[in-house]
Amino acid sequence: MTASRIVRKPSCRQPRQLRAKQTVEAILDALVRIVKRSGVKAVTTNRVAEIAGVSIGSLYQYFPDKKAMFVALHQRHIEEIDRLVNRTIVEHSHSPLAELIRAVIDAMVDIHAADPQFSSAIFSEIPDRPEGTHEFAVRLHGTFRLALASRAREIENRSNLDKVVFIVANMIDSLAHSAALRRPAGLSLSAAKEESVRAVLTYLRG
Amino acid sequence: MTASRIVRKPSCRQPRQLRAKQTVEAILDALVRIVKRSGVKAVTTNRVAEIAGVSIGSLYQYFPDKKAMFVALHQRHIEEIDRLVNRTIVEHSHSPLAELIRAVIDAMVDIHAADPQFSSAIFSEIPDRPEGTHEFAVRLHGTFRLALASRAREIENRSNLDKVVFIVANMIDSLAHSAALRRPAGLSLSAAKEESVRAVLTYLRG
Amino acid sequence: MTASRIVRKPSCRQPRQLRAKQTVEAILDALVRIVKRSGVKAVTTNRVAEIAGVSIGSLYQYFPDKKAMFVALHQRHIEEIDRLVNRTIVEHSHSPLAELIRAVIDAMVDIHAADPQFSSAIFSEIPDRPEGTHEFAVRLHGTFRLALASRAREIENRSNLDKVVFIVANMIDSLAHSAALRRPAGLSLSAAKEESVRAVLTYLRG
Amino acid sequence: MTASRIVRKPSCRQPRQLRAKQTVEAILDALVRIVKRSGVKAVTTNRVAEIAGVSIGSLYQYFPDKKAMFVALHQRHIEEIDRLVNRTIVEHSHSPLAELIRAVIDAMVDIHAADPQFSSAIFSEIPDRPEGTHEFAVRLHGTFRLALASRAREIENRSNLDKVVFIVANMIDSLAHSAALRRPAGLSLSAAKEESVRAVLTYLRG
DNA sequence: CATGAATGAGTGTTCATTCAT
DNA sequence: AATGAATGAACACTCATTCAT
Repeated sequence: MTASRIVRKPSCRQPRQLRAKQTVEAILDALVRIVKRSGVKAVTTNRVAEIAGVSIGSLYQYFPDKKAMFVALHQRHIEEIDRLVNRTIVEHSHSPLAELIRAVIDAMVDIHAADPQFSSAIFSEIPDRPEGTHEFAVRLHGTFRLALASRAREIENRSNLDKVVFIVANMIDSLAHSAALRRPAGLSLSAAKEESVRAVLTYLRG
Repeated sequence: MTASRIVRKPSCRQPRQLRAKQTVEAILDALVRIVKRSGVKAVTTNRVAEIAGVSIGSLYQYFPDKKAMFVALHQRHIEEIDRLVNRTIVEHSHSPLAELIRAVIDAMVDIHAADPQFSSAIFSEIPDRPEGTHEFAVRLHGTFRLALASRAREIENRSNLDKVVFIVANMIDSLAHSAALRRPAGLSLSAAKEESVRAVLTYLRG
Repeated sequence: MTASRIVRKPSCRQPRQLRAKQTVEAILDALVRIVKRSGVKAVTTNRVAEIAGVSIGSLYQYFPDKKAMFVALHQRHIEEIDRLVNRTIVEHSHSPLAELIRAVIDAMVDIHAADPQFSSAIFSEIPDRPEGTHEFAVRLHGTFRLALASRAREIENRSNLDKVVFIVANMIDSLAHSAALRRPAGLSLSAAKEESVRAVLTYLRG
Repeated sequence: MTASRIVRKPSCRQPRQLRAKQTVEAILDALVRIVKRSGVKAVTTNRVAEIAGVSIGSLYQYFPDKKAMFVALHQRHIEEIDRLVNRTIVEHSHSPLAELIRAVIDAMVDIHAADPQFSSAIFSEIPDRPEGTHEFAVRLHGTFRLALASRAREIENRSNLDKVVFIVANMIDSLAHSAALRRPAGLSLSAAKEESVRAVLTYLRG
């Protein structure tokens, strides 16, 4: 669970009770709101507490310091993406590979489009990667690995699934990101998505 | 030029003279040094000035505020990358496509490996993308466009070069970045690079 | 007793009072432990409660505020010292004066050596001396007065015992303190004690 | 000099210039004022700066943190006392020993009477004795040593001056302190001083 | 009576920026 | 132009105390 990884100091209690969990969520939501509305630089522990409707003291009961808030948010964010991708994969478990890829890219584009530079903003506050740094990569890799393994027949280079997963996970993440946020003028969103799908499929089919 | 885009206030003179340019470079070098050694959070205008061997007042003569320093550094960084990629392309203008791609990915990996998270760190300090936001994408796109145009014969989808450039630029940038920094345990650097090259070539050849 | 002055409601029964006394002692012990281990600055009402194994609410049941804790500790400390000195005096009621003085100074040195700056640390938290400020002086004065009165024959200035007690109490306290904690390099503990004894005796014998 | 020992951080400049020295003095004076008027607990870096008529930023230019302020004040205080005692000794270089002792005790009583618990208050803020901890003892010891050495003829135990200095310095300091602040009811100040002088002289004359 | 989550005023400290010299 | 002392708004974080349960 998100919350269970947050705590370090003994002075920061674990959110055992329902009420406590709600408080933690409220704090994270406030954090998201401020980041989206005014950017990371506008994040102040006091402001977060205020918008969360919590006293600053309570905030520090659950987060040992400012960074811990961002770490927790980062984890929550990753979990959301992973959940979404998983759902998409499950929903398309009987569709052709092409449609699966398209659906996943669609989902990823949606996420990035909803919060331009949100994820990178969060990430920028956690520079000295604590333990599960690659978290994101690792998680998604696992998820993609499962999806691709079940369709090995359709994949050229199936003998070396790890390499394939590395490439595909990266292509999907970065192409979706760029399609949503860094698309050059003159290239429509749907065209960008379509070509991304084509690129991934071409790669998979060798 | 780098410096020529920085200035806003009329009170901040253009670095017309050689000495001024050297000062600006010294400041930017100090900034790089601090970021690499201690992270973005350690960047202080006073510290930059000190390490640059300049008075804080002089620093403000050339940069209206802290952000301007990062914008300038960002531009210098982009220019360096672009220059490097261009050189690589020129050097391989007579090599087969595969070797060109390999050389470019090699170069990009080197850059990222030299300064883990350096570029993202810098970027995180310029959140509200001023004017030339896409700068990076745009620049590289142009460079890659030229390279690919000259080899249209070898490219499947040559009728729609813009799409191709979009995909290839993104693949190279993101795969190089991941190969250098986010590689999963068990995948060697050279293997990651090799598979990246294969992915790009497969895409180009349809 | 210490505890009996703190509590407001004297209208309770035996077992409760016993438990209350134990709680108060536990709190004071925790306070001592923190002061010795980490200094006065580390004393936090919450920390004291935690180490005492009591809820913060309970702590405030027995002590109206943080300062009250220190006042109580101060009193307990004085009582301990007084008890120790008294015991020493009783034990040496038949020894020569010189040995009595030596024994008292030994005892005082031991106390100070056991907890360097402990007493002054506690004292520093009670700046605006509440009621029994001179407590310490007064108590010890009384104790010393008794000891000296019973040996008036051996004292020069016996006609003015109050002055003598004032001087002797101060000499013993300060010399013991300095012998234990502020001894200059080159002066051994035993030498410092011996000379202190000599000083007091010389004074007493005129 | 006081100021020359203050600085540690490179970011805290030495007060080289006259203006800077005045600033440091102003800060220390403000600190004294607050301690005397409202106690150590009332000392706030911002308040000190305000009363000193300096910006908080300037305060931190000269003192790396709050404690450093107290260390500096402590040193200034010690130097003042030492200077006063020295002056007294010089002024009485031709008086009989008895008068010298009386004059020194008078001076010390005056100091303590002027600022009840001032010195202990300051000292309480510097618990983890940095290097020159014994400073006070050491300084006074030196001063007293000189005074006593020049009158060795009048001293019984002159063969072991170090022991004598240890005892005398402590007696004078503690007796003066107690005479001024902890005198029991019924003992006049002048009587306390007189008896203190007698005690010291008796000791010296063996 | 006991508990401990919640409070929030207040603290030490930083650092971008200005401006008199 | 160059300097660097001075500024002070703003921030992260603490902790004595309360009070609903």
